[in-house]
Amino acid sequence: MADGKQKENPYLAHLRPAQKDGVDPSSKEPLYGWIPRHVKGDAVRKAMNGEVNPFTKQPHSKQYKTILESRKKLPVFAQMDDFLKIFSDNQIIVMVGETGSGKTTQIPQFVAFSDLPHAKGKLVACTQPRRVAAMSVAKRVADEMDVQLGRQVGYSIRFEDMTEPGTTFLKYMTDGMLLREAMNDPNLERYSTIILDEAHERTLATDILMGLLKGVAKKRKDLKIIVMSATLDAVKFQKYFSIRSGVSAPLFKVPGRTHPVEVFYTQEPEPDYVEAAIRTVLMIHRAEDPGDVLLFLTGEEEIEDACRKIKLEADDLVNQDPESVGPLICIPLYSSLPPQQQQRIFDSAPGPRVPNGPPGRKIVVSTNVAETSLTIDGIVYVVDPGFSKQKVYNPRIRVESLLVSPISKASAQQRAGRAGRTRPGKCFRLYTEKDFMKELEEQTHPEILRSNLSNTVLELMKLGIKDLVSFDYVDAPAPETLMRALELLNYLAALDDEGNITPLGQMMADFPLDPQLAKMLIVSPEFKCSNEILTITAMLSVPNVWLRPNNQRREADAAKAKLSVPDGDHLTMVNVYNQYVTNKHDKNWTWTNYLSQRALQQAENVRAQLQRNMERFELELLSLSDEKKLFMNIRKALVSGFFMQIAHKEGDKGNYLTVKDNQVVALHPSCGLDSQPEWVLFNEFVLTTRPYIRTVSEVKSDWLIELAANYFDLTSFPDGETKQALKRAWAKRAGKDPSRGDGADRKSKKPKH
DNA sequence: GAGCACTGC
Repeated sequence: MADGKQKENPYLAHLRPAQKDGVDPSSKEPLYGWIPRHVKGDAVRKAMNGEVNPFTKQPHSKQYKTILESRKKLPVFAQMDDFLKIFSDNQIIVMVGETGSGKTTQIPQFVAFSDLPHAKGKLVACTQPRRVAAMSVAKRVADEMDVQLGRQVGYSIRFEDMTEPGTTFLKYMTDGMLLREAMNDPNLERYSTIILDEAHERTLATDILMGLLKGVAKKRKDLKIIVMSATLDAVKFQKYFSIRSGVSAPLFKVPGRTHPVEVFYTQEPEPDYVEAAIRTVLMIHRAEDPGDVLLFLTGEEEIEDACRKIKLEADDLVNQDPESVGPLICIPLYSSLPPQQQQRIFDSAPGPRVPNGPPGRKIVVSTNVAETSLTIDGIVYVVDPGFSKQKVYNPRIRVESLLVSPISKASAQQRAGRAGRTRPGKCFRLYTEKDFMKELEEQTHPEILRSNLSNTVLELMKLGIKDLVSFDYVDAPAPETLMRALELLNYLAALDDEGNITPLGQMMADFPLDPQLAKMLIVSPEFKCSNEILTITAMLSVPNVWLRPNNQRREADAAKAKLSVPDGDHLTMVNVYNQYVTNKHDKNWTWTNYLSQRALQQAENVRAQLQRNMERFELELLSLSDEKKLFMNIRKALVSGFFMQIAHKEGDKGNYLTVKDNQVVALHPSCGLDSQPEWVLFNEFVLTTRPYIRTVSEVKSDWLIELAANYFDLTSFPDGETKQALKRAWAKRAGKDPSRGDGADRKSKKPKH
């Protein structure tokens, strides 16, 4: 801050007459005379090797030199000249850099040296799909550039903006964060260069950003774009980002630095992949050289189960043959595991059990977290059964579900690569080579093809993209998916009948929420319960707060029963949250009540953020003192957001039929309702052993026709119990005074339609 | 009478 030279503009420095004291200005001004985007490698290396930090004008620290030496060994460093040339010559570049190339840390620095964003008051952004990556890479790069994190180099993620306006010129951020910024600044004017890292992961946010940036690049010739990806996708991105038809975007390629991994296949398909996986792990333990093992399975239960079995069998082996079989530890890994237990993957393998006996081995049994988010050093063997849980979306019944599905070739390659990070490794694929070649898809389907897009469509609308169908997607979603999203947004009155975004829709897009939740929150002051709805919204935006340890299920269920409100799970959420806040002084409270401290803390964060959003729109936080009225209004507010997620009881076997989609469902066993009401509102449809609805509250038919008259229009219903029940509700309403209800409800009575 | 692939705003 105290740096008076901060205001000096190196961009213009070369235009000034030589300094009076006669000293060569370049010794004090390492960037003297540099012309942005026409910088050569020699100059950059000279500046990097100099005594003075060109960006802070402070002498370099001792550790700077040490770090610089290690940077010089990265494959990407050797190609600095080529990179700077291609960067100077092109607006859009596709870059391929395999694991260990150093692209994520080095390329943004090269760009900073060439682009000199600080001279123009602009920033270089580098997006990451994950928060931790944005944070840790920013920290590393700040060290490499010898600056304090949050000054010249910073990061920006939800809940944490570690940047200093006016000072920060290199910013790592999550892709979702950049997309949020785009909604208020569709041309992303603050940035001179935008780097999309890990583009091959094809997150929803990255996909939308690619489409958006392609358009912005045409309008803003001064904006440079770099798309960094894994090899297999490069050609697709090059074609997509061709500025003139037929001319692909240039490719910049950097080799990786990993060790070879030998891949083995099974001769025949394995009928039971879990059993085969366990067998393979034990085979490795008995027969292979020392080195840790990573086994990929699909979910928590499968993983815990496999760990138990591996441990049992390994103990048997050791007991039978202690001379030749070493000890083994088996560590489960999945994201819902508390961080402390996740740390166990970094424990080292056990030593030999007897002096000079065989060394021990560490087995990590993991979900896909170990494929992208977490790297475990020391893995030499990978066991890949070829499956993972993947999200699939069925637009016909508007349901997202998780399905165990075969992985893609790209994913299999990524998994195999995990064996070669420290030394040459082996990967055992539990499927045949023929299946690998013929059956596996090249790439995992991008998220945009597997998701409910109501949120995305609203975001695009807010970005000013009206014609969703002809938007330039890298991969266009199914028209039916877009139709479903438009339909929902129209029912919620976020879009008018012409498909234009309404003022309500604009407001909804500003909330980091699904449209239903945003709508419910925005209208909640009309129901005088915005305080409680804010809490519910926050609780619905974080992972499940209820813990249910395997060996204490009864105790956990009893604790939950004590906190439950019979009118519905949503009211229970309010109760739990309020109790959590009241009992904050008591460190053991969450523990003794079998609640997740982490999730509740997260809910508190989200609630605070949403409250700030509400304040911006002057939405008041209201509550009613009459509990009965409050409980009713909360559920009415729920209906105004979730009227498309209603189920009607059919018969007396506890079956429900979802409205319009006509799915036979049951209340989820975790549901806290003390009866089976005729009408229920649900937040989630889950398909497990059978179709369930989860997070459920009782609602009344009068509220449905009051608050969502269009949706519950009788003519749109087939004959059946649901229609009969609605008919009665309509008749009752017609018989009543038509001046309809109290003032609070009137505004949201009709979806503006 | 069940489960929670993984992210992100």
